[in-house]
Amino acid sequence: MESKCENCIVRQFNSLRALSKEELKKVSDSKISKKIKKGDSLFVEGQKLDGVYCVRDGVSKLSKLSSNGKEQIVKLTNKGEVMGQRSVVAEDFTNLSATAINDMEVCFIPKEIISNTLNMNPNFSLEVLRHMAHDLKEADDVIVNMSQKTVKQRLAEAFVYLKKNYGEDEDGFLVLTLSRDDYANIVGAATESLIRMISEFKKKGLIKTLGKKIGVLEVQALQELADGFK
Amino acid sequence: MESKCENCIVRQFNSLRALSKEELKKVSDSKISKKIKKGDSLFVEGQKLDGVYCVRDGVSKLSKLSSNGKEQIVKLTNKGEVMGQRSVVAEDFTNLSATAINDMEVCFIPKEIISNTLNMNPNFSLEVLRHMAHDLKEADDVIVNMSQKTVKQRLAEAFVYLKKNYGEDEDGFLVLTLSRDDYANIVGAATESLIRMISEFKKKGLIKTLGKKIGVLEVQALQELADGFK
DNA sequence: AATAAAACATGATAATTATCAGTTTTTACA
DNA sequence: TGTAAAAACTGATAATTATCATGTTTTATT
Repeated sequence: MESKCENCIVRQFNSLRALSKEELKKVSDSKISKKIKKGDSLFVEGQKLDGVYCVRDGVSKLSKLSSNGKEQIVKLTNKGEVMGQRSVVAEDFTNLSATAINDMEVCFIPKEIISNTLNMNPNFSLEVLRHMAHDLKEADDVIVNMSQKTVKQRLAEAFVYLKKNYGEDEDGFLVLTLSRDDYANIVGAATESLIRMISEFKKKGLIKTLGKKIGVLEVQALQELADGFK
Repeated sequence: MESKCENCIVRQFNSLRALSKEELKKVSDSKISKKIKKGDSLFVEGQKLDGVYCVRDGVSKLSKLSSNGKEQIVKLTNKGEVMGQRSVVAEDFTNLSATAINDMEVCFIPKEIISNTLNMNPNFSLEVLRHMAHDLKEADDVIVNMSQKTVKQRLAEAFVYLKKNYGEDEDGFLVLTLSRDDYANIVGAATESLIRMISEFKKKGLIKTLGKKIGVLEVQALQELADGFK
């Protein structure tokens, strides 16, 4: 059942591609495959991580609780991403919780392997560094969006993002189905406000809905809305 | 006039401390000291950076313009920080502008030196990685604050932060003097709203003002306000 | 020292968003 | 398959924040 990292396509999309054959073998021998069910969490804010998670399949949300008890989703992870790197690198508690949005398959890689490789292989360090640089840039963008865009604009942006990054099924519905609550926590708004906005978008013909599922009808218009050219 | 990196105290606080003697010498020989006057910018969003800036003295703001033309300050830099690392590491355009808040002394270090050292010295990569991990964590916190706290809470937090990180003078005023506009751009609010809030804090005895200068009187109360225990 | 420009400040009002209360629909599972 | 729980939704209202208009103070410059 346990397949080898050497044959794993997912590796190509993350920092593990910088590993040598021997290093990869070590990772492969020590990794533990796990299945995470939708709704279960991989790790929780404030926890000390013993390693990182390489995502083979499924999507998760990285979120943080604010002091008032509301959840804020900081990032959605894609297939191929490595989670928990920040925490392992900084030898720090996780600042985020990771929860599966749909069923996931992940490989747990013990932190010793990661830190050893970081110390020995400059290429690997550089790869990790590049990925973190990318995440940091995205985080900066989120900050600006949060502070300067309206809920409406942020929601429009979210729809465009979800369509672009996770695609749609044959009926034109977003492949990644999120709860209204999750949408609210991505966009940073009260759930009721968000639901109202979805109704509004629907009324305007920008999106269509079928139960939880949402289909993006007018990407262009949504993009313009997000950019403030309403 | 040009002093040597080997004797620079500032180095201890950033990733350059991981450099060997020879590497440090190379940096020292190729670096260019610059004085940046208050209000001038070190670099601008979208620019390609030819190197990084090591801050010997002074404070700068890292900011980003949103599509509606408003500025959002993402981070204030401290003495000792290295700026532009993200961009150089990712071989990317800067996503942020850096503007001096007071007069600054910085050393420009060409990117070739940085990338060479990154490739050769795993310790240096690791140090940079740790710093970036720290920045990423802070960015996540800012996202949560932006989306879940009120302007009032964020302003209270800003005052506590500024007192803690930059200190106060003998009369109890914050050493770092920001314009009301800058405060608004940190907190993510309209300048008028922010000014009103400052008046309110003053009326409640939480802070005192003298022209542009602001003194924090009740750290505890401000902290509680920021945390939502109003 | 005079003056223009920039920064600071306040009031009135409008827009955005949250909160509370309640209903309907969907989902999970005994 | 029936039923309880969870999620989705709607309305009324309140709180927060932005915008516009305008006046005052401070700062920089000649």
